[in-house]
Amino acid sequence: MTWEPNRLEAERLEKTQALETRGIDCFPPRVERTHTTAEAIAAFEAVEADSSEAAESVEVTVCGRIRRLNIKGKVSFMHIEDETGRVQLFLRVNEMDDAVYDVVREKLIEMDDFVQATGVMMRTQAGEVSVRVFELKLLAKALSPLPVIKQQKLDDGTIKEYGEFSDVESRYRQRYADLAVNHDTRQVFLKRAKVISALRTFLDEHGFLEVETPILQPIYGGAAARPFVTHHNQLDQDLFLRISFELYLKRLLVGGFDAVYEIGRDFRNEGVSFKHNTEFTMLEFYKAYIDYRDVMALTEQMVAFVAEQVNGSTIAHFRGHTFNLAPPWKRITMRSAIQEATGIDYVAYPDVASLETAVAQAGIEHKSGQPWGKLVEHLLGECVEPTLIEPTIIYDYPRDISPFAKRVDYDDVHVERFEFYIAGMEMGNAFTELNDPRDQEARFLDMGETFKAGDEDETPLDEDYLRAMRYGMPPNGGFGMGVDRLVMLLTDQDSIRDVILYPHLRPEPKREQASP
RNA sequence: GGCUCCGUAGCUCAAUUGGCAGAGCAGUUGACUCUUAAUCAAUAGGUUGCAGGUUCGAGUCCUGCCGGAGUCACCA
Repeated sequence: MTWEPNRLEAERLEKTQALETRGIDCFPPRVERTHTTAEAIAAFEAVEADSSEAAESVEVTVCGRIRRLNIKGKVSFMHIEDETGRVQLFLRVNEMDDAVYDVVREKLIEMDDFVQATGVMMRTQAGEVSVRVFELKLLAKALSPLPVIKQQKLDDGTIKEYGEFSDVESRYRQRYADLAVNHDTRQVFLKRAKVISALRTFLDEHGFLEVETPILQPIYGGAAARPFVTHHNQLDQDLFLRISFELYLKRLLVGGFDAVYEIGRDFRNEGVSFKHNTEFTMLEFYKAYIDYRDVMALTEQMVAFVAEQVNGSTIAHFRGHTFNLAPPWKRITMRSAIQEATGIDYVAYPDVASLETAVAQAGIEHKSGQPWGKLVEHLLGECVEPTLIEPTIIYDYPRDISPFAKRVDYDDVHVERFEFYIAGMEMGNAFTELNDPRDQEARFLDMGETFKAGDEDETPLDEDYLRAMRYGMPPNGGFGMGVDRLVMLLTDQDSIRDVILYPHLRPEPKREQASP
């Protein structure tokens, strides 16, 4: 064992051994539980409301972690906590086995240990519903103490906390301790689960089929991002961790599934930020016989539905902004949005050189030498995106950076694509999907021209995808959204790391050992 | 990857111009048969992230490294 106990841990180890010397199993295999803490309290209150006579007739066995301990000599109180909440245990020396009470009084059973308590429900003189304990059993010893946080329940029912476990690095590296101690952290991840559940409910009810596609892919695609590379030993095959689901999902439309979705993990070998994690949860759906205007409507309904399910309201708060997710959202073309913000009508500058000149004249910083569409997108990101607080759909994107979207009728510049923004953050991306295999092949080849091999945004040509499309792909609308970002919005968390249980971090530095 | 800031006891934080490393919580010992941030008394606890350097003297100043945060670059 490489564990080097600190002072507090050494004391707990000694206590563990002392308990074992007394024949007490500190990690017994068997547990009995008749009530959660919430059920025990509810059962008592139901009986109490009926008749105060029978109040002490509710017998319970509850289990949980000791989160508060007050040994007052011959009587002791503790709060134990399970997932449903806390309940107070009331222990009195004459009401239980002396040997067991001694173990409590000597603090061999202590804060953070798991225990099982059997007794009857009662109300203390101070009025708190409690278990009058006759039997107490240690369920699991905590060899390391959790960070100390004390709670005070105020008269209005709110809980005030004293002390904190707030060091972000420690909270991320030891999420278990964060969850065990910080009530708010647990709430965030409960809501995250509700978000994902609500997304599934919405899509299932709208006739979508949930599917799973490969995470390890021989050819990556569907997005402009750098992939992770790995290797299959037996097959001697290089594989990529997927950067999107797009191409695999659309193949299923060829196969006859008319509406599919997947919620899963994407991996992008890029920088991290408050809204980028190395691996993140993506939702993509594709539906036959609809176009991007239908997808816009679905998007609005879906996001509003999730907000209602999770928060009971379409009003949300994020980074000091308040906004309403209820439809309809503002919709504006990319061309108009950029023109309003910068005065530049990029259509009037159909080549990179003239557009760069116009951008420079407007005094907007930019990197030269990038493709025309990237420069247009840069204008959006710099001048428009931060102002989009209320949910906003920006639609009709440049063709040369959108290899999977169908072009707008009688328009050589734009494709039927939209992105939606909330609170200044890009949330998702959707289009009327390209289904002409000849056009798709040309787009792949164009992308090969626009981005040379080895470029970060290289989009490899996927022959099998073209083969699938040649069998005939129904016209369809597709959608992708960063689920983590939606969770950020609905829980008002500033960083994506606060909505991912185990965010990606560098390896923990090992403490140097003094060499002998 | 660039720049800025941060790293002190288990947790949260102090430490004046470079001058004896400190507090609260929890821990340990004791008192207490209805407490609830329990209280009271006593007590212990440190590789100041790591490695060097400057100095009579470094938590403090300098260099490098490790880790984190922010920001820029990058990022559908």
